[in-house]
Amino acid sequence: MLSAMPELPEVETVRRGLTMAMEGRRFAAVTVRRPDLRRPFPPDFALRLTGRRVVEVARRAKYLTLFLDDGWVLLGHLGMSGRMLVGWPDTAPPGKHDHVIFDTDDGRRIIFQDPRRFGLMDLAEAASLAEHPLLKDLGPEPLDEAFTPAVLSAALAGRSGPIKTALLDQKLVAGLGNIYVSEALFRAGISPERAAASVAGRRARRLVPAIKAVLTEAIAAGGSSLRDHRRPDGELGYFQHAFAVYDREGDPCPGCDCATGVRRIVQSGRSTFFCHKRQS
DNA sequence: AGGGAGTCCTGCAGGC
DNA sequence: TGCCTGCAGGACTCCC
Repeated sequence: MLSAMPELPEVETVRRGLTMAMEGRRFAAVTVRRPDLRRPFPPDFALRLTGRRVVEVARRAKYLTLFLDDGWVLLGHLGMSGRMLVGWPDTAPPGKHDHVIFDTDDGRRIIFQDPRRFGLMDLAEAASLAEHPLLKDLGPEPLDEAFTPAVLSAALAGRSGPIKTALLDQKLVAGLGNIYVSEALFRAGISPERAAASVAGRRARRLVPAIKAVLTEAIAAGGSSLRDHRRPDGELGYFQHAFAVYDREGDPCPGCDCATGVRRIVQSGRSTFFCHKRQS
């Protein structure tokens, strides 16, 4: 069983969990145990957070944005193995991948754990958050009403590469990753190898709702399993989700009775899963 | 400018 | 049993 990587639905699920644990709370203590993540923490990171109140826990694409009471924002990315563990302090020694420990003023402890250290945390001014280097080039939120078939096909015009690769580009639409791209293309009946620019008109009108549905259903699945995470040692943000094609090479296609079943190919060094008959 | 390859990092699966 | 290799992923940098 493959655990879900943090794409938009997983980050959204983490956001909802952190809202319950952190919103309205002050940081009583912040400890950085390992500063060398994907990019260095800003100077005095822990000091600047200590005593601050979390006004709102929000999200932009795969980034968590914690708005603080001093006009600054704690920006976080889970990379591909990042987790937020919500619980209470205990006597167990910290794990080797527990990189940041947040203690709130009501006694909770939130641990940012990231074995592969592809995640990051930064501080940004709320007033200019959209201009932050990590956020300024991000495309539209896929679940936003502004993300329409017309917007998507306009962004795809002139792209000669395959649609699969284009959808992974966060400048085009922000929040999809390798798993949900395969799932959305399967649902839309569009081949991952199709030229990106040819996804327009009818195909774009199928793809956009497929993206929204796949993400919405995954969020709903994460949100419902979140209720099981009330335990003190509960881990936020991951859920078992049955994918239609992802990591199912050789399985029967869930949408037709073709002989080949789910196929796996590699595009730009990344696995793609699809049904050759159902998707064109 | 678009697109591809290489890079970071660790855990895990598979082969022998 | 244990070692060794390869693979997984997000997103940046460095080419062409």
